[in-house]
Amino acid sequence: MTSTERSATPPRKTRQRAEIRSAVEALDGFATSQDIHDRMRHDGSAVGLATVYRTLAAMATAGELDAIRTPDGQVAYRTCSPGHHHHLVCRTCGRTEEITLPGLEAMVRTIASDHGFGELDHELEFFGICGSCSRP
Amino acid sequence: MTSTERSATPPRKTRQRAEIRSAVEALDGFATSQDIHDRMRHDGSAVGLATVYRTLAAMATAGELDAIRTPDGQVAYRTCSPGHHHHLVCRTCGRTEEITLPGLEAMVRTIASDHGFGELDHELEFFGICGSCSRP
DNA sequence: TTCTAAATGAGAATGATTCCCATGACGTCC
DNA sequence: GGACGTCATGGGAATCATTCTCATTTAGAA
Ligand SMILES: [Mn+2]
Ligand SMILES: [Mn+2]
Ligand SMILES: [Zn+2]
Ligand SMILES: [Zn+2]
Repeated sequence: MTSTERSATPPRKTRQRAEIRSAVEALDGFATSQDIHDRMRHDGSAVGLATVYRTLAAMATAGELDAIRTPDGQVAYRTCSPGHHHHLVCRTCGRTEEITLPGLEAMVRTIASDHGFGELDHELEFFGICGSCSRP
Repeated sequence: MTSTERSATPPRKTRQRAEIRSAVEALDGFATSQDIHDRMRHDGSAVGLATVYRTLAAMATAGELDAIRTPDGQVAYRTCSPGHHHHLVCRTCGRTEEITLPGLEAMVRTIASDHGFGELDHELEFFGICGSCSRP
């Protein structure tokens, strides 16, 4: 489910795309398109907001970034390791840890087929308070 | 974490609140505030959109309804059984099945404390295609 | 270099949700 | 029952993340 997407034409290499990529890679946790746009601005990089939105969405679709939806509804991106995994996100500082739940995936398939559901997809993110934020 | 919330004053009983409650209870799957407002309209019930938004959000906060965020970002509500559980939602027709993942909760606590995270909360929803929708 | 399709960006548009605030209606205490 | 303070309502404006429009630029192939 991650290797069958063949985009006819790879995206063109532009200054904007390169700058967006390095901005995203410089992050620790998740950040929204606007966060990234602001950060780039602050660092002297001039890229249109619409381009940041478009590019991040495209990179996520291509599997180069992970996208989550924050509790208040915004979409946030982060570079991530290949392969399926989930995240443990600090509600306070945004620090993110990648986690895998070996047992979960099988569990999911079983339950889904028990209910006759197919083409299953799941969205699982954990939100908590990280160590540094709970005891400063 | 579900029994300690004591609201000082229970909400007043109004025609609007009663009508919204029955509209929600008549649903099979999840529906957004606008969906419910439309349905009520269609059924001859006149309630302001803002009131539907406020009331559903309040009922969800009070634990009377479950709220999820659909893949396209909207908030949807549904009456639900008491106790912690998750949902299996059909991407096509919206039909929803409640599921429990007995092993997951313990798994979550373990992993969270391994990473030093506390006050953990998790949001897990499954989206798939139900039996009726995949082979009609 | 030439040419064309893709990418960019500034601003307008969209759309879900929330805010504002004047008006109406619970619930309580006479 | 009636008076009253408070909460609830609703219509429309406001918000705000995201998407769209479209004129202009540019990557990349030939
Ligand atoms: Mn990741
Ligand atoms: Mn439920
Ligand atoms: Zn933290
Ligand atoms: Zn279905």
